Amino acid sequence: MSRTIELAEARLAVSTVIFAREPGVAHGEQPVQALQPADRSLWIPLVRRLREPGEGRWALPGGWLGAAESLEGAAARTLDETTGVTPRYLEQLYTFGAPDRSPDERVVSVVYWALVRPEETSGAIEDPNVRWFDADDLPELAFDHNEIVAYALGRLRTKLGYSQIAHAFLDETFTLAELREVYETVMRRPLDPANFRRTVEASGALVETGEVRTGTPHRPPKLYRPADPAEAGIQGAFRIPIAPHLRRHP
Amino acid sequence: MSRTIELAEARLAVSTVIFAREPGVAHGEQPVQALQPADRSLWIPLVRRLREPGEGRWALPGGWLGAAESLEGAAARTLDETTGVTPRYLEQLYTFGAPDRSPDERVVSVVYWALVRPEETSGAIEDPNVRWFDADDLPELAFDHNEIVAYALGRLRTKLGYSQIAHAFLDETFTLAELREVYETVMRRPLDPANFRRTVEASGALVETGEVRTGTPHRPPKLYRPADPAEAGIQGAFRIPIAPHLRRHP
DNA sequence: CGTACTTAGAGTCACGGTGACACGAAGGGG
DNA sequence: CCCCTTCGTGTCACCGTGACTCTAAGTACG
Repeated sequence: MSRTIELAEARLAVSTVIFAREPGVAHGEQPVQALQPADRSLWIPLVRRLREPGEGRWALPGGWLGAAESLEGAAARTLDETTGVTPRYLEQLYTFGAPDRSPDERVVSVVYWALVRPEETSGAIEDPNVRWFDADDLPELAFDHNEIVAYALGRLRTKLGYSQIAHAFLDETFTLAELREVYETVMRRPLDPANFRRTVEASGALVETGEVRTGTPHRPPKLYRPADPAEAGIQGAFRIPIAPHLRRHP
Repeated sequence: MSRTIELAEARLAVSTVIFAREPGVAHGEQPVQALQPADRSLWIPLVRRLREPGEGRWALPGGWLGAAESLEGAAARTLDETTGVTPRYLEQLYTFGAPDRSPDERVVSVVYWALVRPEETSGAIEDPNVRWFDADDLPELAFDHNEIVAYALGRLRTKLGYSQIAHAFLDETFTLAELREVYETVMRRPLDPANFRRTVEASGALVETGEVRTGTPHRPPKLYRPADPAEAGIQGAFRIPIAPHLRRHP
């Protein structure tokens, strides 16, 4: 039954798809003007490849796995080195290892995906070879990276419905309108503010801080905090869905 | 910003967690007597390690990645070589790569999970070093394989609720009682037959074959077939949940 | 040969979560 | 000071689900 198999001399790479609500310092078009809620979309930092294969193309930030580091550690290190971003949420996505996905040598890529808060993108590296793109409007990327981003987007949209990862896009405290805006951006459809409030309050995932946000031109909204601060970072399959209707997106 | 990193000299392994409704030829206790519905559980084939590290311990079937094969191909090949099973459903689960998970050298394992139909386990290898275990009653396995199985079980239970993977446990045609039994086994709780029928029929995932199963001591049940035969094998995150109440399990 | 027994399958009802919508509350800007 | 906006509460109808009842259609057994 046992045949002789020539073992693969594969190199192990780690890449990361990083999602943010706002682009970092540089993105494709002119500087960011005030974004209308309808314009909102997800932003992804990409790095330009400086050597073959795929020279000149945009690619996911990544690098080679170090001898003493974990896979997740390598993901955090390489995306910090290339983009200057430290994510609040980091989870393994999928491992891509088709024999022909890189021309010269066999490369197996363990891909992670990350969520960052707006303030965290401010530490982003300013470099013509790092640019932020609209996640739904990407150019043709190097290797199979377009498919990887599409897969990561699907995972993000699915996971939003049965976890608290939306908190990872926001600061320590936030208003319900800000949380709803995260859902609307990711799900790409408007949500009824009243129904959204009712559902989220019933889920018990948030607690009121007792404070309100002042300085708004309207009625000051209450500020909330995640009930379990560690919740946003919990991975794995053992999660309780918060509300079925937050899982449906067109 | 760039430090010098010693690259990992890691070997790439592929392992698979195989789930079946019935044990194959050999399992831990005495031969399988007639199982009562309440006794039903999921079965997993494991192989005994014949060398260090972990010699004597039971472990997931697997092997090294071949030079010319895909990751999924390597999973299919190695589990066929070690257990003689060809799965109907095969999907990547997670990649484990902690630096210390194998004592001597660095091993990164891409783990898959599989579902097989009862008839497919009949080709299983008869070997004292291959044994079928109750998925919820495993001994202490080699390496981190206990955690891997637990993770796979969680994924199976979750995915049952928003996909048609239950079909992968069954033959081409089946009765609603058989399909319900799959759900009851995986979810570990009884389901009301009438409500289950209503929900599944409304989902449109099944079509009647027009035939019935004869030879039963009772009223002959209708036979059904998956509406989309390829559906059972569809992976990825882009699935529509069939019914929220089939996602809840204690 | 008919009655009992078992499972298949259809039907009914009440509860609760959700979508759609109305309305009062609370602030700033003209 | 009125009007605009958003915040936040409340109401109602619909529908999926859980619990349950009832009929259909076979076999087993006396």
